[in-house]
Amino acid sequence: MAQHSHTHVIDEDMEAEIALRLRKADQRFTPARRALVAALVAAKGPMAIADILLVTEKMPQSSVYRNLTVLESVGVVSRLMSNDEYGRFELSENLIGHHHHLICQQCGAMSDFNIPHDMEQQLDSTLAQLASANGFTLEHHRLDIVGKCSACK
Amino acid sequence: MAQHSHTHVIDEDMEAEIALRLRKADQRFTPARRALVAALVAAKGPMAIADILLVTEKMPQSSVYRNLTVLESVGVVSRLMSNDEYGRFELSENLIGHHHHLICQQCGAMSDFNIPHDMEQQLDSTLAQLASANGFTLEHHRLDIVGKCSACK
DNA sequence: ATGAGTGCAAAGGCTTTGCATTAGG
DNA sequence: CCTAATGCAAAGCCTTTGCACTCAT
Repeated sequence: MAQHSHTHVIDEDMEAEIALRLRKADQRFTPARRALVAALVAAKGPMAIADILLVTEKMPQSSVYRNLTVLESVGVVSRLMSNDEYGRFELSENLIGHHHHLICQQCGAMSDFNIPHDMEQQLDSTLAQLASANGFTLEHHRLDIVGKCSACK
Repeated sequence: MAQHSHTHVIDEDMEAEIALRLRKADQRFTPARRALVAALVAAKGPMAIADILLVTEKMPQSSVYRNLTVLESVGVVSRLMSNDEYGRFELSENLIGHHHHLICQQCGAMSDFNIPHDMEQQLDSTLAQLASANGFTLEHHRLDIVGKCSACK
């Protein structure tokens, strides 16, 4: 499992793993997809489409959307929602590690953070019990801090 | 603070409190708004617009949207996002109490649950520290269980 | 009477899709 | 060659807005 920090580490292992997952689905690791992965690797949190378009200037919106959908379908990226209605994308947790998000309720931006291991484990076991008590099959949990980022306050 | 259970308790205090908040904003507690509040009170979790329209059959979509916006602006309801891109509405936590959500990743439905008080407090203090350590002003937190509801599995 | 509330329809804005063209294996 | 991938434009879909009408104070 990759270690998580403020920006993500792009290493050959990850590169190879991504290529493998695409290949398994008969998909290619094209320049456009590399650019998208690179953008997400460089980010310190999930990116909105608008953010991505700023970084991948030449790429048409439809290509961004379609390639992110492909990358999501092969488990390379995850699509998640912030407080606003725009979808955001990040590298899958199985590539960059489990983490949580700071959500700015003003601008909707998300950035990553971690909680202590012991609290994470305590949370996991408690939530597992609560899920089954509610007839729910737990897949994972989501813990966000909602507030104002330094830029917005 | 109201006690939270599977469905919410509609009592006169809450009724009066809602009326008060509307009045303060020069807004009226109209039949349409009462119907919306009633729908949310009866629900066991946040409702999507589609859900609300099923319950408030005669109400035009625009009235649903507009009245929910008003109710949100006076702090009676909260708008939040599930895993899908459709906004969901629930009564504000200051009316029904702090709680968390089970999110079905298949149908997007949300239902409420609670965690033990001591864990909640532990979480609160840890997140407060982490927020400030990240230059963030913590407003509140969000903890969801993501998985499959009994209907979808 | 005066401003809030309502209803219908049209407009917005993000996202998806169709289709013809290009390119990689 | 053959299928995936791309690009542009058009269509979709939830949500918001404009505007005239109604209603409560």
